[in-house]
Amino acid sequence: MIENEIFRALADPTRRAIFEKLAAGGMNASTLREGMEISQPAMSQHLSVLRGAGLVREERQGRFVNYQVDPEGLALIAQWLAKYRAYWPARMEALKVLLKDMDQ
Amino acid sequence: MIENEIFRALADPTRRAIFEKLAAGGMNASTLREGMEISQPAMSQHLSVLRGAGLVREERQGRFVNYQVDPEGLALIAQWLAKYRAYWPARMEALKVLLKDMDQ
DNA sequence: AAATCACATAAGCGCGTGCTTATCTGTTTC
DNA sequence: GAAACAGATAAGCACGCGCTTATGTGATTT
Repeated sequence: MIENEIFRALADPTRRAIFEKLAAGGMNASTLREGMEISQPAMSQHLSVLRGAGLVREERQGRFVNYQVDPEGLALIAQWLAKYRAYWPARMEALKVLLKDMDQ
Repeated sequence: MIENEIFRALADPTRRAIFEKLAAGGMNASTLREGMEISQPAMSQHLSVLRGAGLVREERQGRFVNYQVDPEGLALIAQWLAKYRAYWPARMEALKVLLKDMDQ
């Protein structure tokens, strides 16, 4: 069950920070590491977890590996969230209609 | 940071199962336990974590405690998800507009 | 008020997780 | 092809998490 891997992946604050940084634009692991106090293996391991959860895609570019946000993971969270739309606050009420279309 | 507690809470499959069961309607801890192979203390601990994450509300009713889904937690997930709306798949494109209104 | 019930808390345990250092793989450059 | 570089993998370790059994707390019942 990939849903489990998604939530597990996002449960770690460092991993969410990495994901957020990637959301600003795709980049390789070294660039990603700049400004973050994290070792190279740790970054590699985190990216591996994010990738396994479908939250991140990787693409070899020479000796670099470019990482970018994978929409599939986000879509699965949206699907999960949609199951509980009956409990969403009133100000999100309008979303219900659209999500109804979404889950044919 | 409550965002961290939310994702941590949902990282456990048992806790997600409890949450999903509660989404069908509020109920007390004993009723919630029916059909689930889980000890009474384990259920109590899980509910405590879900409560701390703002995903569940509790309400004393005599010697029972009624639990129900707390919309606040779901709203925070929606907010988190909204940050990455630029990466949502095309079929969810329409959501972007609505969410833009939401996050002023 | 004693017994029972619903639930919370305490304490301890095994296992998974995230980190580290060390090493390996694959690519580029000279 | 040797050196340098980007990144992955291995192995080990400390800590947190979810579970258990035992006990505590608060409400109800008789």
